Amino acid sequence: LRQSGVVLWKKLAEKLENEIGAGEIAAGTRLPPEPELAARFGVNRHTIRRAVAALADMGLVSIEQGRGTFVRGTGMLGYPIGPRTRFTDVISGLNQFPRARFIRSARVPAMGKMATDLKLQEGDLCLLLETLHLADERPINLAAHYFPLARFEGLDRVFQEVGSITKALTRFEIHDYTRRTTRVSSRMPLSGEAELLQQPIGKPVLVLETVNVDETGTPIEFGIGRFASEAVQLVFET
Amino acid sequence: LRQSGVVLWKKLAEKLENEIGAGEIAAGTRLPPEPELAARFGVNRHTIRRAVAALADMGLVSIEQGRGTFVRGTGMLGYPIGPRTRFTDVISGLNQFPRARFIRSARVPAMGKMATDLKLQEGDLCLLLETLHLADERPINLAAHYFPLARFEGLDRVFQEVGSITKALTRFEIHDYTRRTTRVSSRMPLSGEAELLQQPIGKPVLVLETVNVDETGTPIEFGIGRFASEAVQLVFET
DNA sequence: GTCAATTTGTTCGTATGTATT
DNA sequence: AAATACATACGAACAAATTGA
Repeated sequence: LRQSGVVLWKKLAEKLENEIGAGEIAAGTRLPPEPELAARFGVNRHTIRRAVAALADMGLVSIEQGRGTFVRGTGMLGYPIGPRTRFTDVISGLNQFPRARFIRSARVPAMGKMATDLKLQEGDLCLLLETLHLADERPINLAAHYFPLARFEGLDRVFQEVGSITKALTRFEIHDYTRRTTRVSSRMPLSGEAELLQQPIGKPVLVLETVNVDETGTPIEFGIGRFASEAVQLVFET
Repeated sequence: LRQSGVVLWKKLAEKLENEIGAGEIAAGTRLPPEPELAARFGVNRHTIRRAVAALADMGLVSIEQGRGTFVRGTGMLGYPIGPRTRFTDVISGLNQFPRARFIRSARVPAMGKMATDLKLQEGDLCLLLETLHLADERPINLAAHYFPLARFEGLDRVFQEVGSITKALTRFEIHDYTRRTTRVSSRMPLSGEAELLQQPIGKPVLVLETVNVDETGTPIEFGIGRFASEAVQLVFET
């Protein structure tokens, strides 16, 4: 007996979907058994089953015969973001093996936010260094680093020798640097990004714009990092 | 003359795409004119046009006759995240009108991260308050707030009176609170979320898990906020 | 307000590589 | 294997829109 215009099981599915989205049923936990849900909503068990099947289709839950229905755990890597976090340390701390792969480098004129954040004039030359950071050979972060060329000429070659941004920077007398601002947004991946991050094109990427400064507070790097949203959850502690 | 297996204009499109994704051509700036690009890549103008048209199709650039081709500016609202940021203050500071709409409330057992972060036993009751926060009537944040029920019984009704979480909390003798941790991830919106946030289902949402503590450091709220990725860019200052 | 310069849009024509019949 | 159709790429010329002197 469909009272309103919408099919009953779809209404139930949306209700459950909302509860999962709001975390009311936390990730990793089991849904109440079907008879219980049926009683709670005052519908037949078949109707609940149809609704839950829809959730399973969209990958929100996984149904296991005899065990129950479980809200899909995200299984994301908690990636701490702080003034002094270094990729290498983060990954090592999680007992995984960090590696940074060289993608490309170029000399480009500063423009837009990049120029502003690096305190350069539009048109001043920058060194662009694009790298892919992996944990246990799993791509985590596709990063574009911009350095003022006047100060860091040749840093791309040094990076290819030592395989680490931090190490390469020590050759330029930068022994410590801190992250000043971090801007976070999200969008769908471009095809090249999805490929390098080994990510389905249907899942979004987290985009981080960061500014690193040296001990004197002078900006030394502007970075645009793209993180696979499936792989990481950024953690800010304050 | 297709040398390799891939079509020429697609290779050019991907090259331009990468440059835009890496911020090498910053958002809001103009692409070089077609003849210039054609010369740079050593191809005919038609070929460049086909590549740029592909970028326009995917919404990466907008082409304007007589003016040029422009990298789509994001036009996102910079949303500062700090230990003391309040939605109302942020939006007011941007000269927009903040409003919080009541969506629903419920009593739910604590579970998973929520229980851990609130330092509750699994099964202890929480008050769930789901709200939609708008700036100039534009939906920004769909938030699920969890409060320990023992301490905040009736807060949902107070919220519906005063229209603000912060104000409602003062009735419970909470005159100051700070954000302890913020976890950021991203995923595609559920149908209900897309509707409330007035967002296309093809664009992702930023998901923020937050923990707020009172002056004594006791957790008072666990929140799951879903932000329209088109509308906001989160800004962390350190 | 007009004109010239710049930039994208459109339409010819020609040649060639790829796939189908 | 040959004929046909289709997509790709290049070249040239002109039209339409925008901007700034």
